[in-house]
This record gives sequence, C-alpha cells and structure tokens, in this order.
Amino acid sequence: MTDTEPDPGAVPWLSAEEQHSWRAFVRMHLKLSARLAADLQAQSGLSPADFEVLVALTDVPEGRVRFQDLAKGIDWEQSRLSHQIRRMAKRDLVAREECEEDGRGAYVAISGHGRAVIGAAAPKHVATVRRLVLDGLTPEEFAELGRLSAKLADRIDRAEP
Amino acid sequence: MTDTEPDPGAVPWLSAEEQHSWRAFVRMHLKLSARLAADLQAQSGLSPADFEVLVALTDVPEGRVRFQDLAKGIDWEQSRLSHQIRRMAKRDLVAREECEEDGRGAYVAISGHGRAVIGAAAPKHVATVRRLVLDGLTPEEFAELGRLSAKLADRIDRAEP
DNA sequence: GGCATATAGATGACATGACAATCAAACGGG
DNA sequence: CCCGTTTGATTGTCATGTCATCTATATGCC
Repeated sequence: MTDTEPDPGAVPWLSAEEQHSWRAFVRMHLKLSARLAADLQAQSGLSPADFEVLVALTDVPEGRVRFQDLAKGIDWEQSRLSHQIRRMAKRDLVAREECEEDGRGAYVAISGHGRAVIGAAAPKHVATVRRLVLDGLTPEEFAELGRLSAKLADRIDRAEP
Repeated sequence: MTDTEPDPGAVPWLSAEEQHSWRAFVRMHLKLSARLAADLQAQSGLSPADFEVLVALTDVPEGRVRFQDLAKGIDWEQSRLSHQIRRMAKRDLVAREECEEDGRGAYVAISGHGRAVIGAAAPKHVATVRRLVLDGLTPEEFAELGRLSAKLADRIDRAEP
C-alpha cells in the first residue's frame, strides 16, 4: 500500500511549544492580511496590489517607471504587473506611455486621479496599520518584530535556489 | 482640484525606524507565503488551501466533518469552502457525504488518497518550515515571534467590529 | 546587411477567493 | 398544519495571480 502514516490520523509535526508559536504566527499572518485588504478596499477602493503599485509610482519624482524596473522594485512577475496595469489603466489610476528609447519598452505613469486616490488612501492605511499593529505592541516589541522579520526575509532570499 | 497632497510625490508615513520595521515585516510576510506555497506545490502538488483542509480533516478521528464546523475550524467563508471542496473532490482528495441528521447539511470526508497525500506532504512541509524559519532563529527568538504573533492576532480579532 | 538570439511586454488559460444571490430543508408561532 | 424565517450549503460573477506562450523590437555575430 502506498499509504504512509506513522500515526493513523495524526500528521507528524513540531514540538508542542513550536507548534503553538507557529500556529499563532500563521494565524496572525492570515488575519492581518485579510484585514488590511478589507480596510483598504472599504476606505479607498483599492486592493493591496493597487496600493503597492501607486506607492511605488509616487516614490519616483517623475511618476513614471519602466515596466521592468517597476516589477523589480516591487518584486513582481512581469506578467502580473502587465495584467495589473491594464486593470488599473481602465480605472484611470495609471496610464501606459510609449518608450522613445526602446520600441519594445513602455512606461507606467501615475495619473492625476491616481495621485489623488493614493494621497487620500495612504494616511488612512497608515492609521489602520497603527491601530492594528503598532498600537498593540511596545516600541521595543515592534522593533524586535522588525528585526526578526528582516532576519527571516534575508534567509528566505538566500534559500531561493 | 481634488488633489490632496501634503508633500508632492511623497506619501505620509511612519517614522523612519517604524517604516523600516514595517517594510521588513511585509517583505518577510510576502516572501514566506510565496515560498511556502511554491514548495508545497512542487513537493506535494497541494495548494496551501488544500493542505489546510486536509490537515483539518486528519485532526478529527472520523475523518469527516460538517461543512459548517470545518469552515469555522479553519476560519473560512462558507462559499470558499464549498468551492474548494468541489475542486478537491474532483481530484479525489476528499468526498462529500450526505448528512442523515439534517437534510440540508453535508459532511466532508477525507479519502484514502487524501490521507496518503497529506501523510506524505506533511513531513516535507514541516521540513520546509524548519529550514526557512525555525533554523533561522534561536529558540528564544522563535518563541518571541510566536508571542508577538499571538498578541497581534488577538488584537485584530478584537478589532473586527 | 542578414539572420540567430535575447529582451520587453502582452495575452490566454486556468486556479483561487470574495461577495451576493439563490435554493432547499428545518423550525416556530399561530 | 401552514407559512414566514432561519440555517446549511451551492452557484454565479468578478478580481486577482501564475504559468506558458506569443509578438515585436533590439542586438550581436558573421
């Protein structure tokens, strides 16, 4: 039989303590992203993806970036960005612009409307983040959370291959 | 003009230190979930959703649970579970079963194949989690991460209304 | 110049998940 | 017993994201 079950009905796992921590971590992770997405949508009509793109675009003074560079900057797949920009362009948050230097290339440019939307959305989002996260931890705890996060993110990056 | 921009091209945000921690947290969060999903898919042909459902089903001795109870147990919307179970049933990971006690209700039951799949997938997944997370932190750090996560998850729960 | 190859991006097909609407069985008051 | 309401679950629709594929332009080698 191809069935591999050391204990019938029980999956092998971490120590009780480890499992407890891991479950809490996963739970926090799921709840927080669901909540941030819902708030962003309700308060500003933006998805987290919309928000990330608009923030990246306001981060450059010209308000326009090549697809490639934007994709690298926010660590997205090219095709994901392409789909996303098409949808955002339909809502007049951004616009595609031709690239004179390279006939294959294209720019993504934030629109006036896009600026207005992100300008209004950002402070609300920050307020939500403060309320849900920062205000729930001491400054030291939050700093520690950041430190551990950076450590893990770097580790995951190095483990990619 | 409807444009609201306190600083042209800059979104209001957190303090530099806070922002640094927050960005690291978000980055970790995105990379980890992407990586866990990719590994699970590559090693076992399961999505994180598949995995969660199968684990929940192996957690009950009978291997079958009412839709409602399963949805509550893993904190999913009813309709999400319904779609998910339909797709998993097509792959013979689970099966729907009629409910004698309540003509409206139904059970989700794990199949023999489902048991085999989760039995093989779980240890691999645990190994990935260890490699990417546990092994990157000291036991004290991991415990602290769990503690902070629990604190935040509870806070988000209480903030739901 | 002329063609092989690489690069920028777009597109199509499919899985996932949220939300709203729907359907059917159970319940409860009259 | 009958009808309105509640409850358990399904379905449709739409937004998102991944992977594979496709197109067009640029580049390099001869």
